[in-house]
Amino acid sequence: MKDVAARAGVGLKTVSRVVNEEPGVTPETSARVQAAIDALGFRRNDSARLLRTRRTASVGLVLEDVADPFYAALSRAVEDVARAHGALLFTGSSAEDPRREQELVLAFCARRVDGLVVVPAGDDHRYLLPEIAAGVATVFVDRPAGRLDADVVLTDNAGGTRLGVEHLIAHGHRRIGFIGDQPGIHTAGERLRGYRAAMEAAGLPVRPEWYAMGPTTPERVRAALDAMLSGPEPVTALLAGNNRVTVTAVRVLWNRPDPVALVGFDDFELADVLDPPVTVVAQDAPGLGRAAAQQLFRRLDGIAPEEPSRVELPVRLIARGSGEIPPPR
Amino acid sequence: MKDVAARAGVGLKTVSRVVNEEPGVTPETSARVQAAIDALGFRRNDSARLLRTRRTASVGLVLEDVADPFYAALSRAVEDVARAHGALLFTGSSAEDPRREQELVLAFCARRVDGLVVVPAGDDHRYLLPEIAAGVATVFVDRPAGRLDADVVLTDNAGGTRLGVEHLIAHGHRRIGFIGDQPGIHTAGERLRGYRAAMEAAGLPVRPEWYAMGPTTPERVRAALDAMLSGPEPVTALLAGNNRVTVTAVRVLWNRPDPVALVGFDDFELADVLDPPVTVVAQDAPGLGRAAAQQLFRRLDGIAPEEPSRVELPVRLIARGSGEIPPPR
DNA sequence: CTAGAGATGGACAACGTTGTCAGGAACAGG
DNA sequence: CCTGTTCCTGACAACGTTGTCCATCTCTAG
Repeated sequence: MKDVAARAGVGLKTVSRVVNEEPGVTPETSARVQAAIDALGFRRNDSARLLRTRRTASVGLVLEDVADPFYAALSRAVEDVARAHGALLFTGSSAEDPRREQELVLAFCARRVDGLVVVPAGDDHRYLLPEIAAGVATVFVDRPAGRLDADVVLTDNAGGTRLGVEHLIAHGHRRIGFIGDQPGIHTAGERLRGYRAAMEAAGLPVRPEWYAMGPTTPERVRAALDAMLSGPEPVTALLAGNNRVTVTAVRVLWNRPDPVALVGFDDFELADVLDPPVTVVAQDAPGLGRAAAQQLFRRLDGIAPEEPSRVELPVRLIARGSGEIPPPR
Repeated sequence: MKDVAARAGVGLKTVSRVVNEEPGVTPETSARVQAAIDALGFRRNDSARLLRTRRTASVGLVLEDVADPFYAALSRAVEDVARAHGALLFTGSSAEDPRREQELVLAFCARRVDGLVVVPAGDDHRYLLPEIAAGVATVFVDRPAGRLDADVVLTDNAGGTRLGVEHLIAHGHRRIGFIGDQPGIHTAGERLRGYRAAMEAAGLPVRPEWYAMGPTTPERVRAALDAMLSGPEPVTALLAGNNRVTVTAVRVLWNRPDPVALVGFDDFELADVLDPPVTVVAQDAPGLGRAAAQQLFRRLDGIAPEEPSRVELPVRLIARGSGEIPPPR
């Protein structure tokens, strides 16, 4: 910029004015400066600019894994909102590791991002208190923060499993199984809660081998399925607590002679091409990302109420076939 | 930092030394500074730091759409390599729009990212010349840059379709169709080239209605399929040029009485759960991202040869059933 | 002709760091 | 006691911008 000023024979500030299209520069001066800019291939250094203005026009997004289709969709929605507000996006995957999440978040904060959208991994986010106090707007998404009162955008997880169970009950099932993720994960706990609530509300018992919570590796899911299908009171329908469970369940149920009804939590591509097509409780991943990012920018623009907001997005049941299989006999 | 220095009763530079763990500070001084840092909740401002050191420890990633599983996987691989090198990642989706790509790239450059990994959208990337001259390391991935000689990491697209066609020929097919994306997209052109080459090498003709290039919307794919299946010499096998084509093809072929062999380009989740399971030519998305990011950091570390490198990653044919269907009779 | 207003331009400090360099204390050797 | 060496420490400039403020110039009106 110094060089441009020298070449155009004007002051530093005048160049700044031209670059920022501020008023108060005659067309001739402006043209001379433009020429110098082009000749020297000058590009404003936004880092320096942002150091001065104290707004970085960037937000950080921390989620579990960008490669996961659900988070990928969420991520894209956040990006679109950020772009609409002229902000760039830092992205990082925590891999469900609280330490890594904290590293990423603090690295973003050290870069002085204007705000953060976080899919929390751990259960204690008090480490963020100083940052929030320092003015970093923070919105949690998909799961609430631990020990911290902050904006959060969630899926109605309990309502989702309730919906799924009710759907199965409506199709005649009374022995319904549930396989969910590790209970430490908030969404998993909520989904289990919804399952229990729906069963209880219908006056149905829940036998201990009918539900299993834990890492959703294929082996474990297989084992849990075997257990609930082989006992004295085998389930006639399964509610799969997440995508990975659904996929494994499809693989296992595929090879069984007697059909078992299946409702999956979270939609996935090709669910309608399988045989039978898979009925799911669909979350709105882009909706989550959009809502979170919008809340973030509301905060940044100072047009959000002081107290933290909590939004729960509704789910949608998509009946495709697998959830409408009646119980045997 | 000024405040910390004042509170600890030391100079600015001493605080800087403590924060950066530089040698030459007595333990007592260091402890006093640490205490002040903790008391004030000080965090170094990396933006300022980077302005001074002229290394931003961040790289920009521009791709077509983070929500696409292929790019999501690629993105994650780039992120992992960046993290290993202590760099943060800016991400942006071009949505296949050259103007948007340029906007993103230039925004990243204005932030003075150390380097760029780009899935190019347009066909002219000379706008990057000044940036590259200014020292921004740039690696293109998935497609080469237009009118610009730069590092690039590609899938062996032509080899991939050749492999697919050869596989179908080996299973007795002689009338093989191909549906690909818009010919302007480099990967699409290469895949078409491989298809033609393999047919020619086998001494097989290619009738005009046997291949179609264009936007891969379900309607267009359906129409193309109809055309190649209903003519006087209908194809007995299809090579699908990308994921979207494969999915639509599965839906269409699903409902036909006479089986048509199918090989898809690019693997996808649940390909093995479909009936029949889908044979694919699998690309290595994480491999692309990893190779590109590694090349980027080799450049940044100055341990890459001057001239641009070009890497083509091999594909893998995964036979699952749909590609082994023999031709009728 | 002059005062005042409005337009235009530039000098300078500041943003929060780090690199350079020089000053001062402590210590050892003569 | 002096000198040289080593180790710590801090003052200062610099990175590339923008905000503030003041100087100058050109009008217009009285």
